[in-house]
Amino acid sequence: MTGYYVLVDCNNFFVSCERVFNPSLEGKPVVVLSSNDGCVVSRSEEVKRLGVRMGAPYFTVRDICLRHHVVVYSSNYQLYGDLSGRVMAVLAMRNPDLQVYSIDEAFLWYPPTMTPEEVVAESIEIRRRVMQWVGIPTSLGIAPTKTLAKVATKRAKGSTSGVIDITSPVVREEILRRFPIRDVWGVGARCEEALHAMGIQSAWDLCTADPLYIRRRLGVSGERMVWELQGVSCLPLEEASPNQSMTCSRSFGENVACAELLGQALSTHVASVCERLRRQHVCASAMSVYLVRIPESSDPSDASKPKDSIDRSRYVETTVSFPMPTSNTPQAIRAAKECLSRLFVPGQRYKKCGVVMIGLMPEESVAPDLFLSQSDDHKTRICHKEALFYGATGIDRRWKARCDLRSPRYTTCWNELARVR
DNA sequence: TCTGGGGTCCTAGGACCC
DNA sequence: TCTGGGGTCCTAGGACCC
Repeated sequence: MTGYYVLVDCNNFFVSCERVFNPSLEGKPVVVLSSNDGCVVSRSEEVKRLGVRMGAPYFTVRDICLRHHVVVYSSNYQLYGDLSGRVMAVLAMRNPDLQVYSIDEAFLWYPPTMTPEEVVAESIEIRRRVMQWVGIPTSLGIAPTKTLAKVATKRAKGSTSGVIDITSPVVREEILRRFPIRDVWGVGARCEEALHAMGIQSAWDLCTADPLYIRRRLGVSGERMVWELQGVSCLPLEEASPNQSMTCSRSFGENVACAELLGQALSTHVASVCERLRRQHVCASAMSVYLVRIPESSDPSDASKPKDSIDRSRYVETTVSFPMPTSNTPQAIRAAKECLSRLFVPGQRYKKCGVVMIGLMPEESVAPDLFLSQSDDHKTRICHKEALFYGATGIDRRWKARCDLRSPRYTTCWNELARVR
């Protein structure tokens, strides 16, 4: 598909959300932590300049944060999700050819009948409106492919206008030559290593490599990167597609060795994921339940492991199929407890648990009479999170994650609304 | 002492079939 | 007694993304 891809990327999104409701944070160093206050997931420019890395475990940067009076927040996903929806609504109003790519990014597509100047003008207008109507600063990159739009957006960060157009091949070469290979969309740690071994250091090196050679070394995703960098679009705008799986998992605030508490945590995760299933009008055919044991005290291999690799030796999992695809909370809780009894080892301590709903299908494709005959279904529908929760999810909640530093849920919680004095 | 959570896609290998 | 080649489907694991 020829034409223009425009990537709209919210700057330091979570930090910017906090600033919308607390303007005094403007110009101050701010970070937002992941759930359980584990690591840094969003940093203001001031914090980036202090050398605090994305994803750094909080305890490793706490000192520097204290020293520089960094304002620290726990994650407030309800707030971020709500503001994300507002940003996307502004974009959709401007251009219905949009793909929401993540909580803080969306691709827009414009037809080749437009001139680059027109697309730039439109991008500047979009940026202005998102700022004025939602209060979130953005960066926009314009290019003939999604991968190049990613490059452009990265360059747009920190530029004065916030909009960069790299449709011209001359401008593009100039930028790609100075663009590290690791920053190309789709190049992770392993891929970077392989590319370096081939003598490829910059995005330009990859752009000018032989696609077939790259395919043999890196598979189809590698080949696609080459074409995309050359300006040949291989990744079209995607329709919003229903999820293939849905999961809910949390690390515990403190380690758990008690089957009952594990059951409560799992029940809470099941209730939450079932609510999401129903909201999206889908049912799950099966469910996986897993527990993660705490690491042994002396495990030297730890540091060398890539972050995303799952250590199977600490991870136990079991799967159940439902007789009929379902989104019914009580039924899923019963199944989860059954799974737990299979997995649980007395005396073993655990640090995390989770559920994964798989084989998702639309509600209407599940035989409707059977669906309605589920006696608990009505109860399920009136169950509102926090107002009325399942007994199985427990009262004491000792397993709950830490989030001591969370800001108020200004937009989604009645008793946490912003007050004007 | 303390290192998140929720996803997708691709590939290799095994089981099975003809 | 001998033991091909090609296809499909499924799954686990790896890699990557934000």
